[in-house]
Amino acid sequence: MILLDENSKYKELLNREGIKSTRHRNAILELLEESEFPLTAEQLFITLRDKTASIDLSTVYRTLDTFASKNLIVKSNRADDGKALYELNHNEHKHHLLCVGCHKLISIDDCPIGELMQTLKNKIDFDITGHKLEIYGYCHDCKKYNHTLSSDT
Amino acid sequence: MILLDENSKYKELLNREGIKSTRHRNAILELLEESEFPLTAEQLFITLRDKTASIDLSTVYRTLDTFASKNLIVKSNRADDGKALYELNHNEHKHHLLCVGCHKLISIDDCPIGELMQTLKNKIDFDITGHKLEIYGYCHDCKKYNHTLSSDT
DNA sequence: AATGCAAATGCAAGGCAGTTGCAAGTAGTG
DNA sequence: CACTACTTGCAACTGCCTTGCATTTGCATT
Ligand SMILES: [Mn+2]
Ligand SMILES: [Mn+2]
Ligand SMILES: [Zn+2]
Ligand SMILES: [Zn+2]
Repeated sequence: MILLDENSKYKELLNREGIKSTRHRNAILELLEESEFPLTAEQLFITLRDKTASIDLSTVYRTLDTFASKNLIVKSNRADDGKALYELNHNEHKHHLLCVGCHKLISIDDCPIGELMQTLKNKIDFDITGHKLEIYGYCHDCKKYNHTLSSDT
Repeated sequence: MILLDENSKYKELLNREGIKSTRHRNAILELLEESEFPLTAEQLFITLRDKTASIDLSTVYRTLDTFASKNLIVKSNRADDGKALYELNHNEHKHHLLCVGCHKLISIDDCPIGELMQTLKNKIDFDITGHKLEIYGYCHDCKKYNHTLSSDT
């Protein structure tokens, strides 16, 4: 066999979780793996529809629910409009810049407040186990169209 | 006049914002002021319906939108289910320690990352307008009962 | 390779939070 | 009190997501 079966790239992973390896599930895992930021169900749906595999939106949601229940992916809700976002569970700690203009998510390379948390730990009577930091603003593209904004430190 | 007009408690505030003082608007402001945590539109709706003033849910949403556009209140989205939450805008920038043991909220006096945001502003091609920081952990009381926990920097 | 069955999928309908058009009601102005 | 623009109730509607059901497919077993 010369041709590697693209559809089975995640077969072992899926079977290990006790679920079947299918064209759609492999495709969705691949898209999530390629993406550097969380995606909405609709983004996945549109990409898959335009790509090769015609898929139903309900299948996308069901697949994402299944993956989330197996902890293969992490589901969250966009802070500004509450839409559901899905990303591969890399078990890593990340932060993003969220553009309130176009909803673009831009990754921050490393945690800007990691050491701050460390020093804080020694100052307060509170056993810090984690944190969540979201930074809002306007991305490069949206900056120019933005005139009025309320400020917030 | 012995009876103070309850419905006009916020009349000046509302007129100052260029909008009319109505029974519903006063009632919603009052509920938000009494609450120590953000409320959903439905919570407001139910409380008002059961209280005195029969109100339509669309009026609740429209009122909240109006208030938010005047910056009288702050709209956010619940992290777990994405539902919209509304709270009075106290115009203070705050952060909290959230105890994952007992769900207690402990205020942090000043923003631990204010200056960090400033320096970040000059480093990246992104127009920062705000941020949200939540710190998780175990409070003084819950510390002692805490054995297993997943770590997160 | 053929069989059998549970799991996965497409399709269409439904559910729920939130929005909108429009007619009727009301606050504020004078 | 009258005028007008804003506000509200009502009902229909949208968008995101879920669910029921008939059909298809992965995969284990023959
Ligand atoms: Mn961090
Ligand atoms: Mn801050
Ligand atoms: Zn943008
Ligand atoms: Zn506690």
